[in-house]
Amino acid sequence: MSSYDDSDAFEAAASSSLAARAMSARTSSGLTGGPQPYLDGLNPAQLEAVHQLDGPVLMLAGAGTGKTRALTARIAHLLSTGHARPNEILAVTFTNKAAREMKNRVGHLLGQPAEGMPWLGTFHAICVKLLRRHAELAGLKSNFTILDTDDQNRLLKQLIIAAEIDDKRWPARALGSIIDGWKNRALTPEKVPTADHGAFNHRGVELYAQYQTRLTELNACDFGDLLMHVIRIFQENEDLLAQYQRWFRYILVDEYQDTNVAQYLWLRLLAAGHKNICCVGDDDQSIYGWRGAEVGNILRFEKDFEGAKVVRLEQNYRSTGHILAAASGVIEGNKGRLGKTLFTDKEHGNYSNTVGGEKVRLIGHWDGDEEARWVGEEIEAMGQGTRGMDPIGPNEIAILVRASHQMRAFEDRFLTIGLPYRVIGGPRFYERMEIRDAMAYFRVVVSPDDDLAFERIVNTPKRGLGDKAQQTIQRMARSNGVGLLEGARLCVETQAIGGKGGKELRVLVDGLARWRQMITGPLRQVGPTDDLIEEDGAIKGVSHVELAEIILDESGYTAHWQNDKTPEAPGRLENLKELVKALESFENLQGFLEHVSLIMDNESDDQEPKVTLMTLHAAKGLEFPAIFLPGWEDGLFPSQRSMDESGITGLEEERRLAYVGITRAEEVCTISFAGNRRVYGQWQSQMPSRFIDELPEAHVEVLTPPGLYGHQGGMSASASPVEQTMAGSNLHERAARADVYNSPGWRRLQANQGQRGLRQPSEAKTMTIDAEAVSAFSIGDRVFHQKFGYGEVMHVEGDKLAIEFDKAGSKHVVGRFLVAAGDSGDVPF
DNA sequence: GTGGTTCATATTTTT
DNA sequence: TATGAACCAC
Repeated sequence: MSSYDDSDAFEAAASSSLAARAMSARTSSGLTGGPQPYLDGLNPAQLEAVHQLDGPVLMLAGAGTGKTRALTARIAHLLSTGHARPNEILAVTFTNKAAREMKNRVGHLLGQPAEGMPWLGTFHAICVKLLRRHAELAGLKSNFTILDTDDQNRLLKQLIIAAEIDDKRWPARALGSIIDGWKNRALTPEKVPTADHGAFNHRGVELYAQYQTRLTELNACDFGDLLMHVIRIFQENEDLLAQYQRWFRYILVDEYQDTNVAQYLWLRLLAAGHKNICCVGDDDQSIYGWRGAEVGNILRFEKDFEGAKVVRLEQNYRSTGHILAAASGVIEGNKGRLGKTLFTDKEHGNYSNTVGGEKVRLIGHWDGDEEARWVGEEIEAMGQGTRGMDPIGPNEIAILVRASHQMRAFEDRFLTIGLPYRVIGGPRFYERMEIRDAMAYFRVVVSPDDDLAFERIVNTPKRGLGDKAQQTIQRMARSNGVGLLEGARLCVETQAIGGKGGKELRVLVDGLARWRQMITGPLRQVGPTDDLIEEDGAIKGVSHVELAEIILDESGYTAHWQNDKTPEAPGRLENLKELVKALESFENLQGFLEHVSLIMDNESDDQEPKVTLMTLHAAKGLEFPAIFLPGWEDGLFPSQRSMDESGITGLEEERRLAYVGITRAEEVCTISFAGNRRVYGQWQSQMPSRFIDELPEAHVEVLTPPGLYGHQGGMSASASPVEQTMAGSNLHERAARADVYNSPGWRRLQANQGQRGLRQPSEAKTMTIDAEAVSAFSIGDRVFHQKFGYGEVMHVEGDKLAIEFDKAGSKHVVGRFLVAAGDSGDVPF
């Protein structure tokens, strides 16, 4: 149990925030003479972060403490005081969304569009820019293509098969993630430590080396390479590095806790010149360890960058006191934190009149469906305004789950009750099949040597070019030392491929050549509105937008989907239209392809208020008035797999995830768990999450759902407050006793198990319902089910029973949900 | 090439 | 359970 003491926190909150206001008033009244509106309203810590321009600075910014605000103000300050020109600031983010937001906000602060900050972007975007300039130093041409995971896997698969490895037992995806892991640590094949040589059946390193060779041959690189190549170029070309070190006078890094080793090395190289590096982050929100992020980077900052100043942003502007206190209580369970104590002066919520806001609410349910149903009802109730709260609309509510499969129960439920919802995450626009196909066409047109793209489109739509024809093309290309497209052209010329396929291939090859001419001629397209006739009038040019349309039409790709009568086809055509529309904001196809390989976001702009459903990971950086955190059960959250794979480190990352989840809430935070959940089709009994026990009791209110478990006719008084009070001090027991474990069904189960000398409820670790518990039933038994009523057991198979119900007909039911019908006692369930 | 079948498999996800 | 990939038969 946490030792968090709220009275201290509130006192600290009150006094510091007063001081904050006083000081901010003083400081912002102009130190530097000129007007500095961008400093308005900053608190002392934020101001310090803005003013501490020289030398290394670590801005430790807790959840909701206005770090983006401080970061953008810092940039505005650098620019408006003349410390740096826009192109002398290197500002790095992880996502395009963050980069865009920063650009907008800086522009806003300065009262003018922040154009001319060429080095504000994601690690990857900036690396692409650097790599295009100096590609030859990495053995590439400057028009190299960037492979996505899909391309990467196909390439790896080819290599695996060529190495005569069974790609069933050793799948390409696995190799891909191993290689990614090495690249995250900036390890070239030669530098992979011997400890890792056993990877991928001892063939990993060898395949990694081959893969790199292939990439160079293809004039391509994957995401990891973008960083790695630039690091190597810098390491091997001191002059060039020195030039950039001089150039970037000030470096800013957002979400520093998410950096991996490669990114850290990259930053350290560039910062070694002026040493003006400002990293912003929160060690407590490091949740991407599994993809290479090193919390160590932020923990070590002061050692890595000598003379570093650490500025802590601790005033939280987002959440109410109870929510903050609950989050703090949980995160305190982690060792080796840099330590921050967040405080708030948000005494009243916008939606609740309670001082300090609503307590964090905790509730247990019988199973996952019950949980979803309750959340649905609660959301509807919130819309009406419940328990002294003002109404909270769907737009202000989010449900954050640990794993995306949890979303399903909610989607099902919300569809049933007609509650509008949106899912964040899932397949992104640029990952959809039709988009990737279309882009592959563009890629081949722009770079005829892009073999991977050619492979993708050569028989899409179907041109009668099956495996055999494609192998012929491969052979032709290889024996002539040319790319696949050129190989295909030779096949056409020499009639190596005849018949229908040959004809079609000729059309394709000719088409590609023609389309290519449309972009590589003497034309320059500036924008989609440009006239179609070139200045010399000789060649009719088309804008890249029109060219895209021409390519899709003439290749037969559009027709392919028009003729497709599957229900998805119209949607796909819609997406293609959107793709073409997206082209308009780029100058040309190349520019588009370049950005698209790095841009993966997909903001939909719908109007209707909807409840948001997403993973905890996706929620980082967001905030909502009301948050639901379902599925807090050991094994699900914290995830068993995390704990198995990474032990205590994994558990701590899960705990940070819990912290991130709670701190997304501004006003109301509701945590819930279910006593039973179906995992891979098997019903499992679940223990409440250990994180629930870490919530400080003083800030938690245990809810009891009214009459959910068939307490009809007052036959069972089991959910009575009496039992709640007699519960131990431990929160989950209280929540559990309030309903799940106290439901007649649970007690009956316990009773059944008790007779057999099985475990007691409090010791019940996650256990699969075993046949023994079920074997209470045999064929011919009369049983009762909560939903289906009375019936007769027709068949027993493991934990599954076939029941012929009197009213509901025959069903397959898990034994857990049945009670023997003749039994005396409670109404079942 | 398609369609049906079997089989394995099963967090978190950006670039 | 349920989804996707891969294989086989036509």
